[in-house]
Amino acid sequence: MKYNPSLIEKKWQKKWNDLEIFKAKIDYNKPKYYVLEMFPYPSGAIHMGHVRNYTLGDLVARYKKAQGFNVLHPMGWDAFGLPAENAAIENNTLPSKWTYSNIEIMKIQLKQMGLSYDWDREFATCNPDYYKFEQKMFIDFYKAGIAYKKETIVNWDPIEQTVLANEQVVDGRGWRSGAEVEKKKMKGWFLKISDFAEDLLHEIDNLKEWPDRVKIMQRNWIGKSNGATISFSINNSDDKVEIFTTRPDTIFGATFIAISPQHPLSFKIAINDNKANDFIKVCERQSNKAEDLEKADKLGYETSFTVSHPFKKEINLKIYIANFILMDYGTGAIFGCPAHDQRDYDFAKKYSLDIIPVVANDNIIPYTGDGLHINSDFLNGLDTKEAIDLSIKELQKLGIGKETVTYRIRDWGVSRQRYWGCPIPIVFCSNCGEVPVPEDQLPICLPEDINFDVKGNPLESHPTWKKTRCPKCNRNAVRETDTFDTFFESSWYFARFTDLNHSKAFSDEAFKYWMPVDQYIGGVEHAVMHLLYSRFFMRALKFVKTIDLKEPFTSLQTQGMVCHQTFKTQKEKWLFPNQVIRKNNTFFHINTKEKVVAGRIEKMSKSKKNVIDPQQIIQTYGADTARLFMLSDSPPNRDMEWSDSGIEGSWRFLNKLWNFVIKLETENIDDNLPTNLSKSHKKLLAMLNITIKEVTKSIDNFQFNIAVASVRSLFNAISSYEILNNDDKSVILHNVKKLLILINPMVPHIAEALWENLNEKIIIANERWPEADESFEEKDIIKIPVQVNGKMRAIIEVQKDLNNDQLKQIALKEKNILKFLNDTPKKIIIVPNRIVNFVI
RNA sequence: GCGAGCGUGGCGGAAUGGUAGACGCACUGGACUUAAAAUCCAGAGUCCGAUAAGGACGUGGGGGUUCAAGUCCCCCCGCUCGUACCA
Repeated sequence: MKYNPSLIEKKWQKKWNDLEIFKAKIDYNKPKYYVLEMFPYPSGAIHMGHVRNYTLGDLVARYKKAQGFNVLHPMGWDAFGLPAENAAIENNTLPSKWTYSNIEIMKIQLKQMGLSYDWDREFATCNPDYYKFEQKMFIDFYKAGIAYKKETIVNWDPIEQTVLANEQVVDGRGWRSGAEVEKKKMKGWFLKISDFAEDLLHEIDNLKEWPDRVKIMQRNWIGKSNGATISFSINNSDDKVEIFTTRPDTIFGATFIAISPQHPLSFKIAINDNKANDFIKVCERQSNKAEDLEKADKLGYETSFTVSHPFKKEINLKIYIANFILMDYGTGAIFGCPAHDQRDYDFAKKYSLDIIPVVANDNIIPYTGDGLHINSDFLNGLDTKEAIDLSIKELQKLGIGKETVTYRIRDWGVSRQRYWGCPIPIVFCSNCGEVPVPEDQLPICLPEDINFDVKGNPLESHPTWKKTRCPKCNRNAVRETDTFDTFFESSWYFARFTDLNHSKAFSDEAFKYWMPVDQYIGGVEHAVMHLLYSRFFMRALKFVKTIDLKEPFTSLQTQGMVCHQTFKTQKEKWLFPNQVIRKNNTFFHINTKEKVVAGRIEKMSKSKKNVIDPQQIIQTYGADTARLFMLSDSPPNRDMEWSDSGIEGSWRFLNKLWNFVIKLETENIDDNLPTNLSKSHKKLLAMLNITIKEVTKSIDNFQFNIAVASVRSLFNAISSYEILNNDDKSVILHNVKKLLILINPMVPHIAEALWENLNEKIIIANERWPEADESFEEKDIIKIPVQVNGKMRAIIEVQKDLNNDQLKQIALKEKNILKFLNDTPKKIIIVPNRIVNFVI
C-alpha cells in the first residue's frame, strides 16, 4: 500500500469532524489551555505565512491535548479593512460580498490543512453579530470618559475626496489619483490609552512568557520620560511658552527655544507674520510619518520673539518654529542645548547658534552622557543626578518649573473615514450635541445599498443612512459616519471565541474559564500596536467593569517570515518560481528558455511574485508534508526560506515512515517489552527515552525544528535495527507507537492512518503524551574532551563521576596530550564529567 | 532618523561559557536497473597530509574579558521588522 496523502487526509479530517474531537467544552475537571493564532484578514487565499502560523499553533494545540489539557483552539476572520473597499472599487462589487466569498474559499483551504480547530466558534468581525458588541463597548468607554473627540491632521486626496492611509501615500502623492496629498484638519474619536500608560508599562515586567524583544519594543513605544516642565515668559508679551526636558540640568547650556509648527503659539505668531505662516505651511506639506519627519532636514524659522533665561535674566533666547518638534510629545516645545543633544546640535550648526558646554567631557560635541557640570552657576561641580534635582528645586522656587513625567505613547485614534468598518454609534444633534446611541437601538448596521462611484466615504454620500433622530430630544439629527480602526476588532476577538452564543459579547463563565489566552502565536510585525492595543482594551473593559482581567496573553511567540528566492527576466520583469527551471545552477525560463536572473531571497510577496501557493503544495504532497516542512527547517521565531528540495525531503521522510510501519510484522506481537532485554534493546529504548525528553523539551521551548530532528534520529535508529526475533518485534513496535504519538501533533493524518494500521481502535488524537523513562539511559560511560591551552587534543572515555585526580591520570595517558605537554602544566582545570584542560 | 532583532559549511540550521557543524537539503561514490526515477549503503567544513595518524584555519569584520568565547563586553558592517490611518 502506497502512501496516499489525499486519501488518508480526507478520511481523517472527516473522522475528527464526525467524532467532534476538537470541540471545546468547559470542563472543570481538567486544566484548560487556550491556543490562539492571529486570525487572518480574508484576502482571498491563504499564503505560506498562514500555513506556517497555523501549523505552529496546531502543533501546540494537539500537544497540549495529548498532555491532558482541555484545549480551546478557535479560528475566525479579521474581516473589516481597506482591501475590501479597494476590491469593491476595482471589481465593481460590494465589500461584504467580496469578503464573504474570500472567507468561503480560505476556509476550504484551511480545512485541507487538517487543523484542530473548533469550527463551531468561527465568526467574521464584519458581521453585525460581532460588531454590535464593540459599539456597546465604545458607548461604555464614552460614558466612562475614556473615549473622546479631538482634532487631528489627516492625509487628504483632493481628487478622490478621501482620507488616505499612510500606506496609500507614495512620495507625497495619492496612490490611485497621483494627486499631491494635502493635510487636512479633521475631528476624530480617540481612546485614552495614555491614561493607562503607567500600568501598561509596569505590567510588562509580569509578562514572563513574552519574548524580551517584544517587551523592550513596547517599553520604548510607551516611552516614559522623567523630566521637568519649565515655563518661559516671552519678552514684551503676556504669553508664556512651556517646554519639556529630560535634562533640566543643562539649562545653562540653553541657546534657543524651539516650538512645533502645530503649537498654538506658532499659529498666534503666524497671524501677524506672513513668513511664519509660510513656514508652517511648508511643514504641513511634509509627510506626517514619524519616520519621514525624523529623516527630513531640520528646518527652523526664527521668530521675532525671545524669552529670557530663568537664571540669567540678561540672556535672551530666540524662539524658533522647528519642523522636528512634535506637538504630540511633551509640551510641543523644547529648549535647545546644542552641546548635549544631537538634534539641537544639528539645528544650532545650521543656524549658527551658540554652543555652550555645561557637562565636562573629553571634548565630544554633542556629549549626551553624564558628568560634572561647568559654566552652570549654582550647578557647577554637581553630577547629572544632583544637578537635575537641584535645577528642578530652583525652578520650583521661582514658580516656573516642576518635575514632570511624560509618555511618548499617544492616544489611540480609532476614527476612519471609511465604509468597510464598524459604525461608531454616536448621533450629532444640533440641540443636544454628540449623543451616544442607546443600547436598545444597537446595532447600527452598515447599509448594503452603497455606491462607490461617488467620491469619498459612501456612508457620507448615502441618501438616507446618516439621517436619524436624536435619541434625547427626537429632533432631526445625523449619525457619525466614521467607522472604527480595524485594530478595534482585533483587540477583543480572542474573548469572543470563548463564547459565541450569548446575548452579551461573551458570558462571564466562559470568559473566566478560558481567558487569558495561554499561548498566542503570530507575526512579529504585531509586536507593538496590535498587542499593546489588546492589552489596553482589556484594561478599558475592566475600567468599565465588563471583565476583571488585565493581560489577555500569558505566553506569546512571534514567528518570522516565509521567504523565497526572487527571479527576473533579462528585461527586469518578475517571474513566479514555477516559471523558472534550474539546470546546473543556472536558471532558465520554462517556456522561452531564456536565461533568468536569480535575485535575492526575500519575504514572499505578490508584487515580487516569489510566492508558492500552499494549494499546489497540498495537492502535490499533502498537508502533512507541508506541515512537516514548515516545522522542520527553521526555528519558528526566525525567517524561513521555502525550498523545493526541503519540501521533497519532508515528503521522502513521510514515505519512509509509511513504508516502514506498513511493512512491520505485528501479527501476534504486542508492544509490551520482553522481560529479558538485550543490550541492543536497551540501547534503542535509551534512544527512545532521550527522544521523548528532547521532543517534549523542544516543544515547550518552541524549538520545533529540533523536535523534528530528534524524531528523525529516532526513526533512523528504529529503521536500521536488525529484527531477528519476536522480542525484537515487540521492542520495535513499542518504539514505533511512541514515535507515532510524538509526531502526531506535527503530521496528524499519517499518524492516525499508521496508528489504525497497527490495529489500534482508539484514534491517536486522543492518546496521552508519553513519559520519558530515564532508567533506560546509558549513563555509566561518558566521553570527556581533554584540552591543552583550551584546544581539544583528545577525548577520553571514562566511568561517570570520576574525581579530578582520576580524570587527570587518565588524561595524562593520552599520547596526543603528552605530545603537547612538554612542560609541567602551570594549571589544570577540571570540571567533573565535562572537561579537562591543561594550561602550559 | 529612532526602536528592536538577526548574521555559524555549498544551503536551512544544531550547540546549560566546556568536542563547532546534531538533523535535513544539495553534492560525490557505490548497490539495484537494459536505462532512468525511486529506494538502499557509504563519504564529506576548508586547507596541508597518503584516502591514514595528525595538524593549521574556521561561527559577518575588528578589539577585549576568560584556563576556555558561536555564546559575555565594546566598536563597526550588512540584512529584516516596527515607526502610530496596511493588516
